[in-house]
Amino acid sequence: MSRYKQVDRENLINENRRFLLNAAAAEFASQGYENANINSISKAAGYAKGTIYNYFATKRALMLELIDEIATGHFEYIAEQVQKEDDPARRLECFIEAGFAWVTDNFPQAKVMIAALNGADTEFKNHMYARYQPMFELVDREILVVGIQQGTFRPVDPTSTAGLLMTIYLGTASQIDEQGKPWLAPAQVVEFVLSALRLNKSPNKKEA
Amino acid sequence: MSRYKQVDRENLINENRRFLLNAAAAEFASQGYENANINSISKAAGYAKGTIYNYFATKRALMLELIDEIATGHFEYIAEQVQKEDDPARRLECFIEAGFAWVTDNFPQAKVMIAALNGADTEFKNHMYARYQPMFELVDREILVVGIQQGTFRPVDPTSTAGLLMTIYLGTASQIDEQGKPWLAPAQVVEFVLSALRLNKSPNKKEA
Amino acid sequence: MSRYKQVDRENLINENRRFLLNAAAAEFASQGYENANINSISKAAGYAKGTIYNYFATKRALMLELIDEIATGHFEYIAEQVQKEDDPARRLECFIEAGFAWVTDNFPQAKVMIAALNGADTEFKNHMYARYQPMFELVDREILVVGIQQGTFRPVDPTSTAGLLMTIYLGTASQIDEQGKPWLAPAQVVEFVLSALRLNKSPNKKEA
Amino acid sequence: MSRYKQVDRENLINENRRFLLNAAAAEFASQGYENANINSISKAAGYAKGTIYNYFATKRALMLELIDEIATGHFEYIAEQVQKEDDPARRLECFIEAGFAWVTDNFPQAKVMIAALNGADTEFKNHMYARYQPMFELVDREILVVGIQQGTFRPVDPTSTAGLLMTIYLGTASQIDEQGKPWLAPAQVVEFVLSALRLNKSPNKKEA
DNA sequence: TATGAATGAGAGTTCATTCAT
DNA sequence: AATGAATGAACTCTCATTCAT
Repeated sequence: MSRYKQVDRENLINENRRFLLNAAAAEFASQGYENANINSISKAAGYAKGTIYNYFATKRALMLELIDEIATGHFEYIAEQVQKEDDPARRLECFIEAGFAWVTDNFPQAKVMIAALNGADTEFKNHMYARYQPMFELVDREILVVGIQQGTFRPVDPTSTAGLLMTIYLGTASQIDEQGKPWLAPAQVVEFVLSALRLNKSPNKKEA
Repeated sequence: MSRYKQVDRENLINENRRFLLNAAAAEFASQGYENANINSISKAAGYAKGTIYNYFATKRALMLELIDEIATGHFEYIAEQVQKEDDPARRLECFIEAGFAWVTDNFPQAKVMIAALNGADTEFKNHMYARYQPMFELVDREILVVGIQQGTFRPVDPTSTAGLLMTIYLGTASQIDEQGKPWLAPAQVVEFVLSALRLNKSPNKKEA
Repeated sequence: MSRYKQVDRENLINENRRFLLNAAAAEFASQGYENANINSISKAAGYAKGTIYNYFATKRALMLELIDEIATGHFEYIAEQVQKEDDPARRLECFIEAGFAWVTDNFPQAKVMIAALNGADTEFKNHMYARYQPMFELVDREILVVGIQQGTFRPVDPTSTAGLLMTIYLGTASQIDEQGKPWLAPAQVVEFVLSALRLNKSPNKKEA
Repeated sequence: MSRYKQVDRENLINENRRFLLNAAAAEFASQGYENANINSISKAAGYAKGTIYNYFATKRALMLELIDEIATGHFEYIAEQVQKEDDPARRLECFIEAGFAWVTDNFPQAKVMIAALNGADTEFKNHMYARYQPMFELVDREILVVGIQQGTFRPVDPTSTAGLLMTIYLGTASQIDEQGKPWLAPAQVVEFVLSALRLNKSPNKKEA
């Protein structure tokens, strides 16, 4: 029974962390890390201001853990979708569509990620890059390398092209107007990158 | 003669503004806007801490004026290069190459721009967008529309594609490693976007 | 028991506010509002400099709350004394004597009040007037109107005369030399205003 | 001729001082001494910000000279009016009426005086008192002592009563609503103080 | 004498963090 | 684990004053 209690307590604590991380994502997204108020985060999660320090040592630590959570969740969501497909072109399509969907569904997290990747704080940027490594590798190895081997894609350099595709994905998915709608539809982006990568683009063979 | 003196004084003041804006760009780039210390900027430009307030009303006003200066300089540099060419594909190539060159030559300014475009501060973001409008329109009207009319490019939607190209340019040009080298060469980016936009690949053998 | 603790904590906080307001009164009285140093007030009350902001949002808010407290305490003290008497002339005497006593016993508060009523800051002045309204009305309705009805006082306009009496009271009670002694004894002031208001001088021999 | 030039220059300088003192009165009246901006004063007088230091050593010195000018002008205006009359009661009436007129005609100066007399800055307060000594003495010796000797006034202590009358005058004349109208008419004040001071107030003789 | 750019002390205010309860 | 009062470093901004022109 004490075992159960132990488990319950851990679950509760993890749930509290989740609350706090969500509140942090919202605050960091709307205010930026520097202007984010750690008391507001605690309050938004339903706690008094000191409580957050029972879960995270410092504001920076909170941000770094949030980065971990964002990157993990983002990657798992996309990888799951991508791996449903076999064809590299379909995988690429899937990658972008799932990516746009994730941004839509996790908008504060996406804003935090984008800001960290493009901001001046190198610790955050490096942490973000490190945690996004699996996603780079997914694009590199599971999409581009396979597609090139199968002759679906032109023989581009997969590593740098993976970076390019990530840049395109993140850049386009995060361009959102005031109402939260992206400026570009995922289909447009898919069409653009497939046009750029497809080996046989001669129109005579395309529809044939 | 007092007339000359008047002019001299104005020149001096404008030069001082330039110093201060450069110091601000360096500080904002390395520290981020929020962490930038406005007294340090004044000191870095060779003045006492209060002096900067003789030139800029507030820290925000300084940032907004810096945005103006960055966007203007960036656009003028690129537009000049682009307009040397007539062929739309060459113009696009030129745009990206000049763009990478500008980022290399104006690295602090580029970092400030990227951070503002991707950060949480909507006033900065909107101001940046507004000031970059001419560059969007350059890509839209002077490159894409012309290229589509001439049959060089596929009939894409020029406006949204201009946004996509700007995103690709800014995203790739600003991905810089610790030594300041971009992860992607401009030529790679050029090749990628031309592949995506070219009507048919057979004329690729144009040089043949 | 947690209930008691709650109450204790609230009492403690209210006591701290009281400390801070007293420290503020002393500082505002000796330095004037503008020269008063809000960090010094915190220190004078035994706190670190930031602590005062846990109690008052801004320096102005502190001043406005101090005005409230001063006006309330001042009025309650005087009203209590005045209402012990029935005869309007005795009430007027009481008003002035209690008024002088209050100034003596609450000298910093009195100086703050006088400075605010006569200074350039219209927000403070208006707030002070608004909070002193009950005292004006006390003089008007409970002293002058009654005295005129009973034939003790000449039929003056009670409202403007109430203002005149308040002016005389505040002006004379606050004229204090370096040692804190008023230039005029309250008895002199009483005699002056009663002479001005009494209907006829023959009943002066009332004690006879 | 150099003599004339010398005189002209002195006149010009004195005129400039006058401009600056008027601008200072307006600024001190509306902002208070502490919030007054010395650059604004210079600008309001038609000069650049540094110029005022050619006329006044410091902001404090400017204020002290302004106090001198105010007190002198105020006294001369009132003394001139008062000395037109012989009868002490008429003189007192004259004093108050001229006093109200002066406040109306010199409102910024009056506000500066009132604020200085009631503010925390003891140097200003003492300077003001010292410069107003002639006016106290006018009331004391030329009005009260004479009136008591002639049997017009009750045998009050002339010195303290002079202070009381000054307090009443300054207090009532400076109570001005938003439109600049005093709350009390001078006639009311005259009637009040004459009632308080007149020897023979028995109503049977009054109208007789 | 007039100018206004430069100076720098000093103010109010914020807020991450601590810690006794 | 939760609370929230206390802390004090650090920041932006003001402005009286100086001084070279």
